[in-house]
Amino acid sequence: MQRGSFQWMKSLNKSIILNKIRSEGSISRAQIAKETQLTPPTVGTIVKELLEQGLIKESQLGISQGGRKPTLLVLNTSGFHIIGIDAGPSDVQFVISDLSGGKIVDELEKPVEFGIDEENFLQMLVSGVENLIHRNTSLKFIGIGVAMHGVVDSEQGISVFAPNLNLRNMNIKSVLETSFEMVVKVENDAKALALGEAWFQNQTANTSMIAVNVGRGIGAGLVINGKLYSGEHGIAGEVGHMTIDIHGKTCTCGNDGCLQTVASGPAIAEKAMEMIDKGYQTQLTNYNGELTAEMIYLAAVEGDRLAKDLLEEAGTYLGIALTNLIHVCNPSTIIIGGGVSKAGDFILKPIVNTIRKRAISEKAQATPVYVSSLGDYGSALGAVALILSDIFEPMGDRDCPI
Amino acid sequence: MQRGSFQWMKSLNKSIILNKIRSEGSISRAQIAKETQLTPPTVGTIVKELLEQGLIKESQLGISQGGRKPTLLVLNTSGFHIIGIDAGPSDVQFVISDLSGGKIVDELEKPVEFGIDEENFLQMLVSGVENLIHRNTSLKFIGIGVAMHGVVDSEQGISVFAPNLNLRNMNIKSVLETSFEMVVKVENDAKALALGEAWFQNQTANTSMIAVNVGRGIGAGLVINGKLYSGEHGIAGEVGHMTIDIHGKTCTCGNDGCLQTVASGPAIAEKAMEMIDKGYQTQLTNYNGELTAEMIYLAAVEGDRLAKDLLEEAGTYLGIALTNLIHVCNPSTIIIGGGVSKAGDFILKPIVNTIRKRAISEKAQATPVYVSSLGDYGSALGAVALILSDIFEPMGDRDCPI
DNA sequence: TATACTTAGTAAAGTATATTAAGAAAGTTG
DNA sequence: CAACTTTCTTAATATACTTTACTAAGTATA
Repeated sequence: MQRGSFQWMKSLNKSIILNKIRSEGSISRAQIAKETQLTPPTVGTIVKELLEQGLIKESQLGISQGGRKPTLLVLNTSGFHIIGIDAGPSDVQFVISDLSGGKIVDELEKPVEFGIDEENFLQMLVSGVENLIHRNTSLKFIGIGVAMHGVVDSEQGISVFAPNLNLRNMNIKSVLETSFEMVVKVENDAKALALGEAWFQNQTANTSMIAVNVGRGIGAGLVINGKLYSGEHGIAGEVGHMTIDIHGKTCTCGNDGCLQTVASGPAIAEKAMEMIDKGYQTQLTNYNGELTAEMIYLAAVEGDRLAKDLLEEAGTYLGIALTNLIHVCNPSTIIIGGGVSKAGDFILKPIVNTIRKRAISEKAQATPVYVSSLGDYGSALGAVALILSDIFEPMGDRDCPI
Repeated sequence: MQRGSFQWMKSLNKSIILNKIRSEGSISRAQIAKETQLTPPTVGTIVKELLEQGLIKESQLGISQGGRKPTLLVLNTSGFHIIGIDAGPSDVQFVISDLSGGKIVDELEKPVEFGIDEENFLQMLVSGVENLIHRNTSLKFIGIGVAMHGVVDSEQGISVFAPNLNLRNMNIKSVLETSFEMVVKVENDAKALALGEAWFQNQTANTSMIAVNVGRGIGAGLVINGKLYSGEHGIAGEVGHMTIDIHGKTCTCGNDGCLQTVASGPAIAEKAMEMIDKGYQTQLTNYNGELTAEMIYLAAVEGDRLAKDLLEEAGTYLGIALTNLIHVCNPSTIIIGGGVSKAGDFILKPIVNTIRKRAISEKAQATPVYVSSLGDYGSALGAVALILSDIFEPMGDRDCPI
């Protein structure tokens, strides 16, 4: 365990103050002292250091409470920037975010050629980051966060296995760190999404929430007490393979009745094709080639009965799985992200209704479920949050990247 | 968040040293300094205080490493004692444990009369503790831990609802604290069991493990990074109502296919009666009145085919549910406790086999599953652990109960 | 045995950092 | 404009870790 030392005590207080400024938006030294139990002189000296580091700045004067006007402190959001990478199966999104995460300064998207090998994939990541940096030479960068699909060893920063690309054991952290000499964090995309949601939305740090990424697969990230929870071997959150119907369809993993066999994008599309083959009337009938979940959503918008029913069914299954999650983890909030979440209310309503019906306590039934508000930037901003959460964490014995 | 202060720094280091002594059994000052990164003088002064408080004591000299022999420090296990209460639906167990939790100094069991009301229940708890204290006047007690079945508000120390006794909103903490003037902690029994297992077995504090209590109901306690995790409303761990077969039997909660409908003690007994009614040959046939899971276990020991099959089936269902838990939480260890766990290998083997077969990664498949080694004292010692984990935690601004 | 070397533990001085006390700055209010 | 508030800073103080130096108690070797 981390021992208590002067250094550590100071870094802890520094982080408390920095987080206070971040979560409040703007706040005076005096107010920080009141709310954090720290004394005014302590706050003063630490604030001075943060100003010198350029992490915060003084903004205008606040309104007087009957005496001298307080000098409000705010995050110096444009003082440093972070690169976030969302490495999906078909394309890679690069973004530059400011310190608040609220402003995306620049972005870049690169397609991933099918059949790409490990070396070229890594090279593509490097050149993408190079591009962005060269386009924004005036900015100071403090780190690169990577949200990678598939199995990730986040401690080592290695992409262990990316199933859709069939790539294995890519040491992303090492490659980017040697190329750019800044902090690099790599995490599974669903986990990054979860952290991003916890970080950017739910400002209160001590929350426990779950973000579920519903796309080709179904993965979840657990944020417990404000921190990403990975489990013993880093595989916590594999909800796609949660059994909810032991007599159900066989999954790619070999088991029967995994959530993924009934609620993932491909599963919805497959079910649609089955129904069409059975002769159901629907405007989806004349699909050519592969039918996708997105096409089904579009049909639902246009009022297609089958499409709406299919989404409702998938939502109900998701609701059952989420109720299981609530019973096990009892999170304060659940966020739905990923491709299927674009179906909006078509999928959200049955989810919520199912939870209302099945959860065993009133409070559990009322667990709020939202669609991710970060939209297409969800995982990329989650990657940014990997770096941010590190900066805003007590440094302890680590050396500060700034 | 807890601010960094001198007091806090010291209490943190004190707790680090105390835990080191506990987890190592016996260790010298010099060795503590090496392993904790603290300097020898710091260790020296803090050890002095711990000796004065009576929490630790010097034992014999260790073997020389080429110089002066080290003085070994050990926990002063008999210096203080803790009262643990396991309040089950049919009886209440009171124990006195020493500081190590390894020695039960005295114990007492009281039956719970059916139809007892709130006031009498609380009075019974008080008189039980009084009895134990009066029988052991020479001991110094530092706290009372209560493992209560049913829904518990552990922050307030209130038994919100005890279904089997139909008791509501009993403020156990308040009553015991005013009667005995010591720290009182109240927690759900499955959660207490989990903490006890983590505390007494798996010495390493940073572990994440799950203890599942399989009895009349099925509940679990999650220990994450050495701490009990309760979730947003304190209902985390309600695995009994995890849906694993959406087309299964209807549960008391109103949903279909809860784990509890196939793997709890009553569920196993009910299934046995069904099979008997269908005419299956078994030595269980001539049961009179109520058939219980325990009778089925005894029949299995004697080789009864049906009994063995029923336990195997329940184990398989439990295995599926535990695999779900592994996929979500990825714990380092799973512990099975409660009445059904007494069926030993009859239930453990199918559980382990199912996990081996269904989990999606090799490491997950290898998740160790044990039957609780604390036996009948599981929940009572878990209650003791509620107090112990508090003592061994950094005190921060709290005042030390010693 | 005597000397040199190790390791364990302690005492004294030094240092980092929070806290207390006091003061300066910049307001508001009557 | 005097008196009072509130904000922030400066100077002195207190706490608890660290560094340095030393004592205690052993082992190894000549």
